[in-house]
Amino acid sequence: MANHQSYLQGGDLFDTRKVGDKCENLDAKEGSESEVMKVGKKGTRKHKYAFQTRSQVDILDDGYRWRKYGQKTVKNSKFPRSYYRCTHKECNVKKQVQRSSKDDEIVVTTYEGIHTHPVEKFTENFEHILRQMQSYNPL
DNA sequence: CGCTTTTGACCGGCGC
DNA sequence: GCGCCGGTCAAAAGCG
Ligand SMILES: [Zn+2]
Repeated sequence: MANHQSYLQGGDLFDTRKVGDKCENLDAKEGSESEVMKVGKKGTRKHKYAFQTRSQVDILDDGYRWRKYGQKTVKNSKFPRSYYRCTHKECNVKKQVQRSSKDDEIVVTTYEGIHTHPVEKFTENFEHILRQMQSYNPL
């Protein structure tokens, strides 16, 4: 990690709101983006939860440890998208972070998958978000 | 020393 | 059949 203040302190996180199946703001895919995407293999449904956060930094510590595994530029957006993955033993949770095309102050974070382990850290602000995420889970 | 990040290249899928 | 795109992985380097 760089020396920049990559970690967000509780306080800057205010305008966090769920994006849900409405991906209008998301310039990622122009196609449908439902939380329950197509059935891949063995009927494994992809749980996807996206929310916007008003922050100056891209990396928001939500209590889990993430390892960046790729970065790709996205069309419709002058900023690249970052791909993260949970570094857990067998936690295949993925996370995408992308800045809004217009409002560079808005960061869109998309979680994909479910953690197989409890949070390692207190997530004061994220707790309520994670709670929504779990509640949103049709599991 | 361990862990993480960075860039490039690769692969598969899809479209026509 | 070919081209294109997105997505992922890999290796290396750097830092604490
Ligand atoms: Zn996890």
